[in-house]
Amino acid sequence: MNEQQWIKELLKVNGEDVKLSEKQIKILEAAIEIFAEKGYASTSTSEIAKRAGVAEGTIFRHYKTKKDLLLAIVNPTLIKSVAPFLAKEFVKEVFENEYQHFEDFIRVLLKNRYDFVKKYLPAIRVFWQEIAFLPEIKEQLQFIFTKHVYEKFKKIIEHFQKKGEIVMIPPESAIRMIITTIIGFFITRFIVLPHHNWDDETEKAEIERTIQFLMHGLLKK
Amino acid sequence: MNEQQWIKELLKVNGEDVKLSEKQIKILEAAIEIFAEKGYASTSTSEIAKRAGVAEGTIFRHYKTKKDLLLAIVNPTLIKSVAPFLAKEFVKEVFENEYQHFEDFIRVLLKNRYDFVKKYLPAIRVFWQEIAFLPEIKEQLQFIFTKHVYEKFKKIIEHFQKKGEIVMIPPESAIRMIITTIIGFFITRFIVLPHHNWDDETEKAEIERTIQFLMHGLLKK
Amino acid sequence: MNEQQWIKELLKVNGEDVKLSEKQIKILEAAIEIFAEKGYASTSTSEIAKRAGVAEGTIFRHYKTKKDLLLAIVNPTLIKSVAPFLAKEFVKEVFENEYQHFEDFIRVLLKNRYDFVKKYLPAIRVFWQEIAFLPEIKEQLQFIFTKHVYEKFKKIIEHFQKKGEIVMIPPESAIRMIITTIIGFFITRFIVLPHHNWDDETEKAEIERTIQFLMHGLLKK
Amino acid sequence: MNEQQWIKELLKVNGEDVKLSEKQIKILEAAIEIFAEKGYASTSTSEIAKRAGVAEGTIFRHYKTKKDLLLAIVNPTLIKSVAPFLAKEFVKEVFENEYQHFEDFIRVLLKNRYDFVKKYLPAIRVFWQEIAFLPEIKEQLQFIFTKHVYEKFKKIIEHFQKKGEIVMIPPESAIRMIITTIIGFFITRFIVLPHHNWDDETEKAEIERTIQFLMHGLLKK
DNA sequence: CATGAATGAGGTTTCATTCAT
DNA sequence: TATGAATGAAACCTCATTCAT
Repeated sequence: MNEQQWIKELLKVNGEDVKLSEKQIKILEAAIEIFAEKGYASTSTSEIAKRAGVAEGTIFRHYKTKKDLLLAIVNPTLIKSVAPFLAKEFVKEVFENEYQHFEDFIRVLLKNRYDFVKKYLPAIRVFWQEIAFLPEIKEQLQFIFTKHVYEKFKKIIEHFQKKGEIVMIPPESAIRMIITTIIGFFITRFIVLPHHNWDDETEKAEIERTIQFLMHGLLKK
Repeated sequence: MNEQQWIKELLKVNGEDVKLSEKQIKILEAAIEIFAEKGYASTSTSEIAKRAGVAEGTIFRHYKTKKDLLLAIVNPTLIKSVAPFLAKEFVKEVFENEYQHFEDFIRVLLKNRYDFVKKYLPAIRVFWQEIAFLPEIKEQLQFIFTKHVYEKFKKIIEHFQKKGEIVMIPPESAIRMIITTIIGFFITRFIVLPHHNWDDETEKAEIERTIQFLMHGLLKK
Repeated sequence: MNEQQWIKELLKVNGEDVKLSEKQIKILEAAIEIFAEKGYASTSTSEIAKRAGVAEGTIFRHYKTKKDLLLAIVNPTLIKSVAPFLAKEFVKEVFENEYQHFEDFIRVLLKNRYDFVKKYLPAIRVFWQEIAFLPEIKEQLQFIFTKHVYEKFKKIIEHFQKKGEIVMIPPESAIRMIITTIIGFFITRFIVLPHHNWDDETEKAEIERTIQFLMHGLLKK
Repeated sequence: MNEQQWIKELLKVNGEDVKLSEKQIKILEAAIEIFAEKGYASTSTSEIAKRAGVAEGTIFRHYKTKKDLLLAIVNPTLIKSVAPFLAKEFVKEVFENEYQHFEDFIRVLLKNRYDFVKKYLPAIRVFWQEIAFLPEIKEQLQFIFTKHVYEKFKKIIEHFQKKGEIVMIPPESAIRMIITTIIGFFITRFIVLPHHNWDDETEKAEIERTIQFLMHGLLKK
């Protein structure tokens, strides 16, 4: 039951708990696991039912279709993926006190998203594997990105460009490099080489290197 | 017929033409298209046959199973993806004359892989979408990467570290950052924002910025 | 509640009220409605429960199976359909005083069955739609028809044939023509053209024409 | 094979043969049989496949859905049901030479529709059982009836009313009585009492009585 | 070589019915 | 008594693969 805690938290909307029966959690858990392993289209509902320990009909009592089950995983993951940028006070916090230097901001952002990825990894795998085939979700992601993430990110970039901390390139280029570098690290860390010897030391060092790479790459010369 | 030229080239082994009947090319073309759109598992052989303008049976005359058809796309793409590193003379060329500075190397590498991605984009999409569910191919990729790409890349990195051009971090970290940055650019360019206004000017500028980002990120300070 | 009165009356046995809980009536009401619309086999118990505003389990508390629910509608409808002929005094009434002429009998019969059809239309629809697939009920109907309706009807026909009012054809033929003509009118009136402009005037006229048609059709020439 | 001839004829469009594979005919044959017995909704495709001696998948190769299979039966039956009235020369034939008296017309009509019902009885059963649940077909029937049958029938009625052969009632009433009487006979003959002793003699006599009933019922007094 | 009808295993989904609350 | 979550059998339908032509 304890291991399923993360699923409940993933599904939380606006910090409010969503009611999930025991069986519903087992279904989600099984679905995320198998979707991540073999992909949505190659996973049969009977397999999900078996792994979840419920009757196949029970899945359809909770999720009208197999696709609805996928969306029940993918939608919250989308929201939580860009969560920091959805907070109203986010930009203000960056400017007002908390982040004297651009590096502070990057460091906190990376740490925060790192924790997120580590916690929800299986759901995130499903999300990125399936998004290519979910045009509605892709559009929603684009919308949220453009409206919330990009706008706020841009302000922050411009702020530190004016402060003379980072190089004068188009903000969208800087944003791309930051995101690319961070996600690149996560993919290496969790997908490509998850079994590599990632002890605390090694990991901290690699994170530090990644931050230094980013900082120097963007530094005002 | 001319448009199908790239498929013939993708399938070339060691520079030798592979014999492909008219129908076979049409099948590959259709399969790549639809696999890229909807994913391998969600594509039916009847749909491929229809788009290719052949009978369903004809597909199975050329490829014993549906999976064989996928592998006929994925395997050559794997080889071509890491092709530069497979050439015997590659490292020698880097050291001996051609690349005086690390930047030259990066610049040529990026240009070369850019041309590759642009030419074979649909097949590459299929490759990256499906590799997660193809353990044999994944292993093969890891094997080739470790044996050919990583080894040679490492030598090059160490060479320029010794020359004092790039920072003294573990070569695998440097390699990761380079690959991550390059692939990140390609994904943005061809997958995330393919419809963005990528005229020659814009593109050159963004490529230049990416190279500068990489160079400064890795420069010896 | 008032609208459900007709259901209570339909279910009355020998003039005695049957005990029906509030929920039971709602279930019957919903079932009749939906069975009439889409047919028994295409109606799900969950849909009935929803329309009745009760839980699915509640249906099965009152009716052991879905078929029992159908029979609870169909059986009383069967009895009420042939009710006049089941009354013991029926033939006597026809002979002794009330109906001097055959036309009087027909007129009263038609009026009486017209009121019946108008009152119980939805249940009657269900009855006629499903009887083809309910062999037990079909047999029961045949039994009742042969034993009660046909026997009594025959006596009446022969009575008026002897009186010289109607043509000397086999009574079963006459009975068929009468029933066919009456039911034909009802089907036109209530099923085929229910939305036709059936004001009192039009309706009375059409009924009169139907009676005249029947009378002249059967008249002794 | 010979017994299936009638199915091919039922499906003929404008007198042209429709191509039907051996298996397709077996499927239609089985479907009509079982639909007639238990109704469309209570019939499973697996049962049809079994009775037809084909794999279940074969049904869906020929008919995209179970409903399409139903429509492949119901649509031709609709057309053939009103076929005589769809012939262009029909009204002309009635007026010009062939039918001196209204009785001749009725006699030919009844004979013609009798042959039709006898030949296609199972398909007709399916048609009338299911039409209540097929709004599109119901509308089409109404359209064809209004546009072709009713219009032509009306002209004929008015013609014989002017000739003084039949009573001056609204044509639609006369049409209703004729159709009702004829269909009523068919239902008795083929559905209600199909096992009654219908030897040639009996049948001819009953047909004659039905015609006399109709004629006297509508005769100008 | 190419075809496409046929197959049947297996996929998703529905639904009457049960039963713990 | 009423509920509604859970069941699992069976429904409709898809699809990779085979094979006679």
